[in-house]
Amino acid sequence: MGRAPCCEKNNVKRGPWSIEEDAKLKSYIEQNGTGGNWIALPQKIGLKRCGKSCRLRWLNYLRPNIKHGGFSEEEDRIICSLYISIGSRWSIIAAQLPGRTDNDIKNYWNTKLKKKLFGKQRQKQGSRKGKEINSMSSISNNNNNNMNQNPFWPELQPVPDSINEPRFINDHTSIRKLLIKLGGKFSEDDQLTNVVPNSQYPIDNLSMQLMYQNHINLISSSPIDNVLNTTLSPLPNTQYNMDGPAEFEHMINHNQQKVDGLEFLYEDMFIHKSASISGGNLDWEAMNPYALPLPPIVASNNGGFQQGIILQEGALDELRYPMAQ
DNA sequence: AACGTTTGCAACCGCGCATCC
DNA sequence: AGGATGCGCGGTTGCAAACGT
Repeated sequence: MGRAPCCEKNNVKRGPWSIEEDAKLKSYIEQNGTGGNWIALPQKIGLKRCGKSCRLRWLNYLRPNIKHGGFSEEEDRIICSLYISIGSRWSIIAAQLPGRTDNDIKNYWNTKLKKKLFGKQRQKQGSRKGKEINSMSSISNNNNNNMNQNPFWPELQPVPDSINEPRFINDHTSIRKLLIKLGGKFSEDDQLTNVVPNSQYPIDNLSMQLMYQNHINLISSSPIDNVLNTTLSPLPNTQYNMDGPAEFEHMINHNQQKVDGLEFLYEDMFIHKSASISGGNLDWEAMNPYALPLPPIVASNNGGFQQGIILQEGALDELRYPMAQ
C-alpha cells in the first residue's frame, strides 16, 4: 500500500499553465498569501490544479523578483563552487543566488554549465567513449555496492604506483588554489581559517565563507548535516586539521554522499585515464587542459581507487568564454 | 523542404522530513 | 507514540524550438 496521492489526478489539469491560470494564482496569492496550505489553495481560487503544481508555479515562475536565464559570471562561479562542494543541493545553492530558483539552477547546470566545463574534452574523446566504458566494465573491483551500481562510478582497478603515484587533495594549498580559481582569494596569511574575499571578484562575504567552509567540511570528516547546519553562521575560529591521505581516505569511505553527484567528473577523468592506462596514446594533460597533470587518485581501505579533480587556472574562464580558447 | 536529432526548460513525480492531532 | 497530512527537495519526463543532415 503506497502513500495516498496529494490530489485526485483525474480531476486536476496538468501540463503548461495558461495565462488565465497564472493571473488567477498570482492575484490571489498577492492579495491573500498562500494561507499556509497549498493543497487547499486551488479549490479556493477555482483552479483545477494540484496544490503542489500551484506551489511550483508560484515559486518557479510567478513569484516576484524571479530572474530567468542570463546567468552572470559570478553566478556561474558560485554554482560551480557549491556544486563541487555540496553536490546537487539545489535549494541551498539557490539560497545563495537571489532571484534564482532551485529548478532554474538545476536546469542551467544540467544543460549548460556541466557541458561547457566538460564538453571540450568529450569532443576530443569522441567516439572512443563507449568502447572505453565497455572495456572498463570488465575490470574487477572491490569497491562498495553503491559504486558498482552507479554507471558513473566505473569499476577501478588499482594501478601500479610506477604508473600512477597516488595523489590527494589533501593539502591546504590545493584547496585554496581551487577556491581562488572559483573566484575567491585568501590572505597571504597561510592560516586557512582566515578568509579574505578578493574585492576584484564580486562575491559577497557570505558566499565566500559558504564556499570555503563547505570545501573545508568536504575534506574534513564532519557529517554532512553539520556542514549544512553551519553554512549560514559566521565562520568560527576553528582550526581545521587534515592529517594527510588517511583522513581524506576516511572521508571518501565514510561520507560517500559528499561526492555523490560528482560522478561525471570521475567519469570523464577515468575514461581519459583508462585510455592511457590501457595502452592507448591518449595524453591526459592534452585531453584535460584544466586538470592537474594526473588525476588525483585516492586509495581506499579495500584496495579500490577513487579519483578527484582539481580545477586548474582558466577552467572557469572557459565557462564564460568557450570560444576564446 | 522534410525529416531526424539535440537542446532547453517547464512541469511532474515520488520520497523524506516536519508538524499536527 | 504513531498515523495522517502537507511541504520541500532532487530527479526525471515531456515537449517545443533549434539545429543538423
